[in-house]
Amino acid sequence: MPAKRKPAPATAEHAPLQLEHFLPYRLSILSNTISQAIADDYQRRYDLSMTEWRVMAVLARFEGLSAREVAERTAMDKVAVSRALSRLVEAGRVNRDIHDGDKRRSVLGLTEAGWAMHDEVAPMARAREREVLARLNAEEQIWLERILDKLQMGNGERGTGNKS
Amino acid sequence: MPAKRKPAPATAEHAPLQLEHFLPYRLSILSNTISQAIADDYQRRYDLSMTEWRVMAVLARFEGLSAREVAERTAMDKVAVSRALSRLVEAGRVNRDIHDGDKRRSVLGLTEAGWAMHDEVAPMARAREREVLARLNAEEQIWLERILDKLQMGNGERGTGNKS
DNA sequence: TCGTTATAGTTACAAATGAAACCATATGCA
DNA sequence: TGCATATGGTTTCATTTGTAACTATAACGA
Repeated sequence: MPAKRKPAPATAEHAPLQLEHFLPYRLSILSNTISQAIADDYQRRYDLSMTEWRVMAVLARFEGLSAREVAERTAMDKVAVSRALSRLVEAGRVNRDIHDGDKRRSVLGLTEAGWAMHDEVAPMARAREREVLARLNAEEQIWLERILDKLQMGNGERGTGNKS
Repeated sequence: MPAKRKPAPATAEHAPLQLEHFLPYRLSILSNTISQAIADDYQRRYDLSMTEWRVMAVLARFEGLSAREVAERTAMDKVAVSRALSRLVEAGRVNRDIHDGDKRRSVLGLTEAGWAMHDEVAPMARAREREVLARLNAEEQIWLERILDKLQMGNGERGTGNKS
């Protein structure tokens, strides 16, 4: 724990930020802590990165997406998706076909092995989420939902690059 | 916008995650979007990275910290702090002395130039925060505060590595 | 006082990430 | 048709980041 220390005297005239009350900073810490905790559950054990897991998660929900569609749904950029996919295909967790009638597009889906892994990791992720939400009571959970919805609305334009 | 597409039929038996309702994922997107928006304000203009800005922010509030104390207060690891500091010292924004009585420790503070930059960037950051909070009404803001406090409490152990 | 262990900070190397250039196929339009 | 432009996806290269090893100083105990 940081030793207590008085703010510098210069403080008054310079109005420095108080990071511990600064929303963007707090969100960042919180988000990274949670995402990291989840990732720790599978990173070493399955040799699976966060981006790879996200790709698998969307492919579990939507069969036959193209790489671009995966990118949209994961808010990752296409290069990151391409890299994740080549590792996943390599590892036999995802299979990649070519779209009939548009040879540029890939048609992606989980393999048997991919599904098996998914079915182990998804419950762990959900368990972690429950653990976090358990810190809130029912009323707070409802407000959180609502607040996230509203905060997210303002972000129409850009929503790229992230972890979990 | 992603084309609508029905979830794969396999869905029912495999219970895939719905990322768009998955708290860790939503937090991650939100946090990154906000942090990135702030960073865009100063990255190019001042040639200042997010980590560098965070270091400057704590040094603005607490004169004379050591590198380790900066690391604690920014939730960054010591290597990241070390790198940020060498750039900042190089650029003449931070000065680094040696602690009397412990030659290992550095004693850090903003230079004149550092203060000048701080006094330009801090208001921009605050303005962005206000912009985000403006999407919520007063009641929601109070709940958000309270919810963040409670969520953060569970995170005693680990709180490292992040952005903004 | 010496030897062991801990701490502050930096350096070196590997892995992850981002930006731009790049191929291949498709589309639009003269 | 045929050329210009757009799109899906991969590759390349530079930068960033994480991890481990390292140096220097300090603290502790015999």
